[in-house]
Amino acid sequence: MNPRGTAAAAVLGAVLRHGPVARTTVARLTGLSPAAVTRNCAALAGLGLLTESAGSLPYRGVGRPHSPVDVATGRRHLVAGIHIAHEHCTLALLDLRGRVRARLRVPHRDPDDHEDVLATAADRLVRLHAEHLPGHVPLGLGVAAGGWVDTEAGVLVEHASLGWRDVPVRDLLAARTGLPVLVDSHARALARAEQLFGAAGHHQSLVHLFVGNVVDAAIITGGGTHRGTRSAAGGVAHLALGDPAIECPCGRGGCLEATVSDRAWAWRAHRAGVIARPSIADLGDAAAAGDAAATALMVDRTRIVARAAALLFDIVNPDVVVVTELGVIRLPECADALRAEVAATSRVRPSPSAVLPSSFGPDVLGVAAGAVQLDAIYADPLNVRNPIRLGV
Amino acid sequence: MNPRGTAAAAVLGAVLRHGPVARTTVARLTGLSPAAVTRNCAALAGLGLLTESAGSLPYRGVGRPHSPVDVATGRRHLVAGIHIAHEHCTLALLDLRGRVRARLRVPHRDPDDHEDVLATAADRLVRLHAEHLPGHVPLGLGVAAGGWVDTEAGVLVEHASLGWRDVPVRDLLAARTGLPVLVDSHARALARAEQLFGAAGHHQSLVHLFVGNVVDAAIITGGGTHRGTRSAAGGVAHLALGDPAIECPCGRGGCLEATVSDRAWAWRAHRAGVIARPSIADLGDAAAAGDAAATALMVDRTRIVARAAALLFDIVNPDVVVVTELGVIRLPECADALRAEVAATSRVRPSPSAVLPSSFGPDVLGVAAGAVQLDAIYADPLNVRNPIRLGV
DNA sequence: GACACTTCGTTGCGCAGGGCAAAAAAGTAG
DNA sequence: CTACTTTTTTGCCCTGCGCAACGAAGTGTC
Repeated sequence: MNPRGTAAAAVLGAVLRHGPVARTTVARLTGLSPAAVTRNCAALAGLGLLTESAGSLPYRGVGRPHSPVDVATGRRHLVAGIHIAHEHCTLALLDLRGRVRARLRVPHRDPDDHEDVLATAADRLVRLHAEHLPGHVPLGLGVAAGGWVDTEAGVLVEHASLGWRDVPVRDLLAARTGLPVLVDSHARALARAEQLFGAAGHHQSLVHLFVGNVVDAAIITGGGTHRGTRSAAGGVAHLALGDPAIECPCGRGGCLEATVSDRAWAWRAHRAGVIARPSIADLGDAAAAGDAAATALMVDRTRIVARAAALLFDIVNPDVVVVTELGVIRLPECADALRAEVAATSRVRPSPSAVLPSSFGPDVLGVAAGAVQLDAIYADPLNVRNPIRLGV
Repeated sequence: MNPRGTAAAAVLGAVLRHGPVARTTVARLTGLSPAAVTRNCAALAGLGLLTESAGSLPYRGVGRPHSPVDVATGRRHLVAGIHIAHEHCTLALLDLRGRVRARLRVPHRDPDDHEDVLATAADRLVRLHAEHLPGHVPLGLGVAAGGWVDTEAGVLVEHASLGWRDVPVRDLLAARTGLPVLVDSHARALARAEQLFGAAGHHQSLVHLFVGNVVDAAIITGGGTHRGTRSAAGGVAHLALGDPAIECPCGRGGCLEATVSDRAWAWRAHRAGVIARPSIADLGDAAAAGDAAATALMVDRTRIVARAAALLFDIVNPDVVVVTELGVIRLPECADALRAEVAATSRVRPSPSAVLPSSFGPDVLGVAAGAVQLDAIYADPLNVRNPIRLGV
């Protein structure tokens, strides 16, 4: 309802992207007047989101020195994240720059009992906060989950591998933590994390292509996450890019997910005798260790993934496509193959630098979940409400 | 630079979509206060874009009657459109509701000489205006062209079938007509026309899929046309949805355009002995006349087109997909096949009403071209400058 | 050391535009 | 004619930005 705060969002976003930075520079970056920057900085500092950065910038020899501002990290505020996966929840507490300050992995006791899973996650999150960062105030909680998420309602509509349906994640977690909760899909959360804190940070539009046990994409354009009418945008799982002989539960053949998902590809490698167990991690390890057959298989998979990336380039034409896939992240051969295949397949011939592997390490999941909430904070920073105590 | 006028745009957009309408209704539709609506209506009326509609609305028996406002058509203002096709330019003069008030088709004298083509079009447009609607003031000129258009620069970067490259369409036409000129691609212009004036008018996001001698798509989300980094978004021409044995100039096989373009499909029908000449119009006529073989061929084509539509549903997840393709528009069998195939192929299972055939008749091209300019007017109506005399 | 100079940041003022509330307008019902 | 309802307008205030003047914090020069 209230479209205010857009100038403040521009200021905070510029400060996030350009580190400690002088106010005049922010004015140039945002197109705002220096006066507006000063006022917005004061407002944001009042909320504890910005600080006068002590570390001085290189002095340019003449004129008044900068008194740079920076995103307030490590001071007062935190954001919590819960990532719901097949076998466990990943909890994380992040500072405003998306850096992990505390983490915890909580296996599901009973994966079928969603109330127990969520209640346990909430309780452990409260304890994590109390034990590690009691002096910091959490501003909100972001939740990322695979499957189909209705962001507006905060409901996990369908999670295939967990078998959950219509779980009111937001309300359940909000009641247990007392925090504002935002829920989004795994892929969109990852895309947001990449845009806010990752290598794609300076780009306006990006597409994130995730390949794991599921295959999903997310589209960000002009600063906004594109969810689509039914929160279903980015459905690339069933593109017919693979061998038509490979059957898919959806009833057709050659679907991307049925072909290149971690599970499917691990089984293929296992059947080919390349690895002893059907585990994609084993295949990646073997390839990293120099096994030629394993490497070839990983590159084969990347080539198929690349076709999906190329298709997204042609249809959406974003600045960059970020790919999260084991081989692309771990193996230089795969990263090279990805760029080469995209360049060869896409009609818009994106530059090599427009194809990026994911830039996060093992903490991806927690960062992505927290990014769901951080995104909202950066989109409308003046609406950050008085911090509520965690665990109420 | 000036982000004002957004409220005025909301008001004018609501009035456009909801016909003659009371100010209080507009307030409800836009979320603005009645006071703001009144003030914006006054401003828009001052510019000649709105009028107090004489035609009264059904009176509800109590209270002050509505004094409805409506988009000012047939009064003062016009918008011109020039559509540049392979063999001719289509000129049109539209009122603010996108209705064609005058039209003209101008064949190219020398298709290679882009200056001559554009100069001729501009001159004929000036004459068309002088002869038919001299009392009306043109607010601007919209240009639609196939191929790759850089909207920002107003340059036709590449038009394959005409062989033009880097033609500064905007500047050439602006110099000849004295009007503000906006240029966009054929597909995006059509999409805009559908959203502004067509059956998809009430939807926030839509995808337009065009199948003619070229195949192209355009994406509109949240009120904005999505152009992509290089103005290349919507490239579906080379999706591998057809028979891989069909070669494409791009070097690969089975590309959508190589398979289902008017030319390609007409040749297929011709080779199959269904029609005497390789003309898609003949095939359509035959099907409309009841020829079973022709109908089957048209439906076959629609099925392939439907796969592209389904793919766009899954990736972009718009409210509606509008399809402009001869069979879908002319033959009920094709329209049915389209809906059925999309429902069967898309993962989001869009409702039948989310798949629409194009809603314009033979004047599509002129309407689309004008819509490029009308879109800009509706996006920022207060920026409509003092009308310039056409032909200066 | 006083002063000029440069650049950064802040403050006062004006203005645009929206919301709220009161008032005016335009009809019906009795 | 009066009461009532609903639409539309008007007056007032508030937010938030830009502009321009001013204050601040350094260096360089004489």
